[in-house]
Amino acid sequence: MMGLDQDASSNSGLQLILGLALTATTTTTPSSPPSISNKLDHVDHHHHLITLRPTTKSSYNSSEAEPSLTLGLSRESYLKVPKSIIGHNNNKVSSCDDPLDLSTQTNSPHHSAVSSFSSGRVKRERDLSCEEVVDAKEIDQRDLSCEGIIRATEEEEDGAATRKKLRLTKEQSALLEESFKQHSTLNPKQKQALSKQLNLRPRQVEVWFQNRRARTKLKQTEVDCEFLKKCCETLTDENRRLQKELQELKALKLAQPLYMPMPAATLAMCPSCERLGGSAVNGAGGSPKTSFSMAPKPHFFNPFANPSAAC
DNA sequence: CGCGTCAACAAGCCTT
DNA sequence: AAGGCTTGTTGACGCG
Repeated sequence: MMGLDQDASSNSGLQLILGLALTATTTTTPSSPPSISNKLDHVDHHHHLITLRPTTKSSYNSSEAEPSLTLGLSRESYLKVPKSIIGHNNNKVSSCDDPLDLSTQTNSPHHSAVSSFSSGRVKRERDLSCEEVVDAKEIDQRDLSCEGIIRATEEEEDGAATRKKLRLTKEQSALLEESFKQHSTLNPKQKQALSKQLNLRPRQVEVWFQNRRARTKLKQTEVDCEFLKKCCETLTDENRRLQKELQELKALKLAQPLYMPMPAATLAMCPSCERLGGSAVNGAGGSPKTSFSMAPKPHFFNPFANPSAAC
């Protein structure tokens, strides 16, 4: 039999077939929030482990429920943020009466609440900052300047180069999601348009889409994994049941006189594929193979389009 | 662009 | 209530 004896083999089987199943078993939309029921409780990226267990907790949802944005910085955090970056488009900070408050330099009226702290220490951000700033300035007239970037760089030198993190507003997220639904990748024009619309730098939009794609894929993998686990369980049960049935048939066969025609009442019918079990009819006495193995019809849904291992 | 990873951050839980 | 710890989310980066 196609060994579904399984605990050992099923794992590797899952790994082997997951890729195929990804396209075949999709049940969620790419835009589903990560809080759906089959979510993984923990994905250990460092050890490439996925732990499956039910969970009710979802900080996604809870963050969705956030009033608006938590970008208000503590004084310490604020002080660590390169000034230019704060000035870039983190308008929430404007409520702060800290002397470092640069909000008066930055706000455009429609910037509601956020956002972009960029990594203070990250090379690319620094390297491209002036270029991108110019870009952004053209796009949305934000008050950005290379001067600010330079000041940021100076500030980084004193060691407080911690990566601060932007939180998108609900409006920004919604728009990005909407856009993602329409096309999961962006051409340069779309990227520009979106970044303009969102008051984000094109790079931020690009990164958001990259992350979104990756996480959608991960989510789908999780769902598929869950589905395959269920399939595996079902197959294991089925296999167990059929093995038992086979044993019973063998026992029955031994109890029957060798050439005596089997009364109809004693013919076992495979409950799944609804074929008569007729090893006695086939006459090959002692063969472990039953006629069930020739059944053409898989008796439960199989995502891999293979006939049931049991039949 | 995908992938792996880092790190900031929020929220929940627990202890004091 | 406050503070620490844990866990999940997500913006961002480097590499291939």
